[in-house]
Amino acid sequence: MNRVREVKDRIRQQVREALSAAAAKGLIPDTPLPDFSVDAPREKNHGDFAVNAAMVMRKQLGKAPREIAQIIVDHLDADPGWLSRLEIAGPGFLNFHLAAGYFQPVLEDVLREGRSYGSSDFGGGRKVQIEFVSANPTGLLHMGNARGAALGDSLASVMQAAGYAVSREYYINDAGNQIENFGKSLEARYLELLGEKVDFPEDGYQGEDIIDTAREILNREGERYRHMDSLQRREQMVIAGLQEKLDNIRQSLESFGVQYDVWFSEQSLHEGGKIEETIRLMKEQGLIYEKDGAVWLKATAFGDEKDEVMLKATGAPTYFAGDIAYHRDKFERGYETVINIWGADHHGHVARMKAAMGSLGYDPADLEVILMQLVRLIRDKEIVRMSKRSGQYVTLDELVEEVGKDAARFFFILRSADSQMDFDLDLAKSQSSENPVYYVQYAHARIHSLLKMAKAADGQAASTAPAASAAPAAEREEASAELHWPGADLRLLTHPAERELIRKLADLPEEIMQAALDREPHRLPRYTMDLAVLFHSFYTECRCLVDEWPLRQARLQLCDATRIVLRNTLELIGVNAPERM
RNA sequence: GUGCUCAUAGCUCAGCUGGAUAGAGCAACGGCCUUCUAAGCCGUCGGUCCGGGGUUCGAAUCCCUGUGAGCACGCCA
Repeated sequence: MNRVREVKDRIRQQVREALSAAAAKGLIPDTPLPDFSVDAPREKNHGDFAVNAAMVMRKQLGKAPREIAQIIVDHLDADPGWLSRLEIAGPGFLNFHLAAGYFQPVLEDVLREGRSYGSSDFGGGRKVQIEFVSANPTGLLHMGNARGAALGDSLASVMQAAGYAVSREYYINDAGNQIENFGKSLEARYLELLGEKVDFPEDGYQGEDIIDTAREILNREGERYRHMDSLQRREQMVIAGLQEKLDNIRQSLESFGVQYDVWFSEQSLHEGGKIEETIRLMKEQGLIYEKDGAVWLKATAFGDEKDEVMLKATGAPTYFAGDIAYHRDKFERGYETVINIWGADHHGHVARMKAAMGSLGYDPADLEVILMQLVRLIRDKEIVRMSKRSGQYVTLDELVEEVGKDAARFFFILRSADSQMDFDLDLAKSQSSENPVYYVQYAHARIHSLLKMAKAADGQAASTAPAASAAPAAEREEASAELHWPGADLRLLTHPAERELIRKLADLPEEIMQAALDREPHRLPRYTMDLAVLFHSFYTECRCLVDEWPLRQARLQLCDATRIVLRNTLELIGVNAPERM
């Protein structure tokens, strides 16, 4: 149930009808009219919804906006049941003031729908794949990956809630030069641990984590690699090392609240002949040629500055070739919308990749790339250049340990993807207690404690508590639904703080739809903050446990609905909704 | 040099694809706990929306231009 959308549609419909009624009378020309907006204005005095139709149609109708507005008002079927007042204001806005208790039934919706309140079938089950993080498995996850993880995961949740069929995917770069380096580095560290004197490869990975991985392999498998032929040793150690690394990555992400549906190996594309197949298809389009012993893609044909190498002179495919094959494979697997979350340093690839998909016969618009600005690490007021080679970075694990999963996720998701951010771990630690996430969580805990107290006073606790502790949360909520605040009279919720809170609760389905549509999960933490503000204010202004039974029950129902909405929203951003703090 | 992204309160950031008097959190200042969690509430202070043009009923939002910042321009990934 989405009452906000419902009333917006109703208003839109009525304005359209008024216009055609006026046109039928010859008051205005009978021409096609532009679309207009029905929005909730910032300013409270401007009513619940404002319509800008009169201003937008000024040109087509050849009349002053306020005159058009008057004609609309004169022909509007203003059903006094849901509308309390309608006025023309400012340059020609139509301000609709709804009847006082219009949104009160929202509280019933929330309690009835529970966990699914806010969800919709807006996306129509469209198959969407979101690929995010996809960090090289040769290192640890750093701050930038953490941001991508938080963003991608909550976007996936939001789109799921909005009715899309979403799959979360991690692309494992387990092929190419870096894997060679990984093998060399691993081999060197392994032999070092065995006390052999080795020259560490020049372009090897310096990070401590490689030593850990080598040690892990040594502990588990002993010296079996020691006397192998180097080539064979590297090959086998890479397999063991990748396994080890991926397990760590998977674990780090899980502790950050992220779980993937698919882990996709780049190597599998190579082995399955997918890259050759893709190159062949592009060749059929006349987009492939040979020069200097390499195979090139005529990227200039779709507006690129220069052509790109697909197969090196050595015969090995480039990363780009693999990536085209990978994205083609995504569409081949039946995804209708493919979303990538990439660091801003990859922006140069966006146009190319979309064009490549276009040349393979897919709609470039179905491939969406969300560019996430990079996270810069600050230490002692200095920008630290993060690099895998130097091992200079704060890891996801450190972040979770020092700042906490909830604060970190909230912090990242709060900001839109295109804002660049500096991250000072010390500052983040010292500020974590001021993170707005606690403000929101506190609202949830406060409600929980209040409801518990109310139920205890009713003597309900005695009958429901033993079962409640055993039953899963979802069932417990279902079971208590029948006991929801009998005798409540929602019409008593007339205090401004109550009305504003109810109005905000009514917004959730729209918020989720909009966040999904715009691919902007950052709307949700902001929504929870707005909601928490209104709740805390209501809590201070209106005492819930009052003697008048109908009012008390109505307020408790409002609290309960707020609790559900807070929890549902926090769940979408992967933040815990604690019962006490 | 060319291209992409960005510039809003002291700080970190929103601003619903052009709406009415530009918002929030933090910081600062002043009040509020014998009653449902003070991790809270109420109030005050704080703005040349980077500068300059343009488009129109109307611009933080769209276009041009200047300035400043980040990033990308490999037979790396």
